Amino acid sequence: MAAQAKHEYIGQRVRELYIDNKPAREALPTERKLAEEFGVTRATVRHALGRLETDGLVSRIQGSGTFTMGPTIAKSLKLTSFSEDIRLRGMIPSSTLLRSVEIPADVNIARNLQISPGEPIVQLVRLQLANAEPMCIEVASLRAHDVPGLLDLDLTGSLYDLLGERYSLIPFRAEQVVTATVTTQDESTVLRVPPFSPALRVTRTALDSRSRPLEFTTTLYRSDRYEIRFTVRRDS
Amino acid sequence: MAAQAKHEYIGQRVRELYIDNKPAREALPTERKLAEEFGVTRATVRHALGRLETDGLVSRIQGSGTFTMGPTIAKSLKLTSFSEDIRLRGMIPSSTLLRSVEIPADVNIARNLQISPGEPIVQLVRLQLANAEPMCIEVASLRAHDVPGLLDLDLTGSLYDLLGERYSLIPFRAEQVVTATVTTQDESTVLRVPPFSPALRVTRTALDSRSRPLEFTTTLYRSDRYEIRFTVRRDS
DNA sequence: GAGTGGTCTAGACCACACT
DNA sequence: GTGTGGTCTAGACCACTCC
Repeated sequence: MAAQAKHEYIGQRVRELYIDNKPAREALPTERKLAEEFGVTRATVRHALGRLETDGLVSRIQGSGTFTMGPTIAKSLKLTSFSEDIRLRGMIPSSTLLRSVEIPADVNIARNLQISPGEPIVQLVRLQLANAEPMCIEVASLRAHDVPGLLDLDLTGSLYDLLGERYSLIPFRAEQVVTATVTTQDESTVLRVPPFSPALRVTRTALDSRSRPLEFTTTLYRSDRYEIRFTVRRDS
Repeated sequence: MAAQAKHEYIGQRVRELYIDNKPAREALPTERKLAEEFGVTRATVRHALGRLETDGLVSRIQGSGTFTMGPTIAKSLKLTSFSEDIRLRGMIPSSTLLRSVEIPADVNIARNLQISPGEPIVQLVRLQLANAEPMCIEVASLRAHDVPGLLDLDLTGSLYDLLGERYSLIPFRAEQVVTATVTTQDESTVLRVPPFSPALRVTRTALDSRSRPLEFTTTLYRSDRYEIRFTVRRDS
């Protein structure tokens, strides 16, 4: 089991050998050399390099070569939980459960979860912290039928881990919307910022590989501590 | 000339024939059928479908088939100019030049353009409109040596078109940072919003294919009219 | 079991960069 | 010209889904 595809293995090894801890603009071995080194065809090497390219780790220039991008601050966007996100930023995540209830879905949540208004949902409101400092308030809503017994579990860790391990719900992609807002009095108190501070509001609908909505989350980030970084490309 | 790769052509045709104006979850022909239909090998079809998949137009499920995603609101992020962005949102872009000057670079701009502080830059401040309504204030800075004579041109259109056509400067990727803020008095007047309204601040460093910085831009968006939408994926 | 997408091989030729 | 990445062919087998 867990047989790893060659292109995945090659991607990891190339990363270890030629990318990690290297300065930017360093040339990698040519595709033909890598193919020989790993005993595969060039197509397989290209598959691996293609992945590294879309991940923003290398840049390929026709006629010239493949080059490291250096420790770019901004990776391309991935679907991550708060815990993973914060760890990637080099901080320690933790969490306080502010509320956990089963309630009927309102119109907005029902639309995003593709259920009927009034159907039962489980809603978790958590204060997420990074290095023990408040970072954001997260309101997560899930179909109650998808997650029986969720409210009895420890909800201060990674929600995605829980969904995968206990309910076999694996998020595959998510649609996100980012807007700017200011905090209310209540939100300010919880986040420990002055009232009406600027904040980023991110709403996310997480879907499984069949495009079925698993989770609808609204997150309110302190804008003095959190920013969204990403790389955009012209073609790719 | 302008010879088009087969996989590009196939991607376009497949889109026209099987994706555009179709509901979500419609099955496409199998890869083998498409290969036959277009007279190419399966590898070429897969190349085309892979592109459509990362563009968020189709979803591929092993053992099952390839399916339309339907008219997803949020495409994955692309590097676009304001004009392109607004047109994609179905509105008509226009622009007012508020200021255009050649000045010495301050520390922040110099760092982002990878030049020394004090070196000459050209700076354009533009009010960007969508359907004749103010949408954002854009402050673009470029190395003065890269764009001789830029200040004498018509600067109300697409800056990227101008850079490409007149100076052969082609942005390839950009690093973007999104934060939340509130508008100042001056900004509020120009954007025609109440003072201290929430706003999205997007800073962008555009780079060419060799990772040389071409442009550093700070854009302040009205948050009542503008939101950032995108899709994130777990793997890909 | 039949059919789908996923991986991989072993070649070939093309487009482009560098010298 | 030489060497690079980009495209493409013609096959094969594997992993998975669905009936």
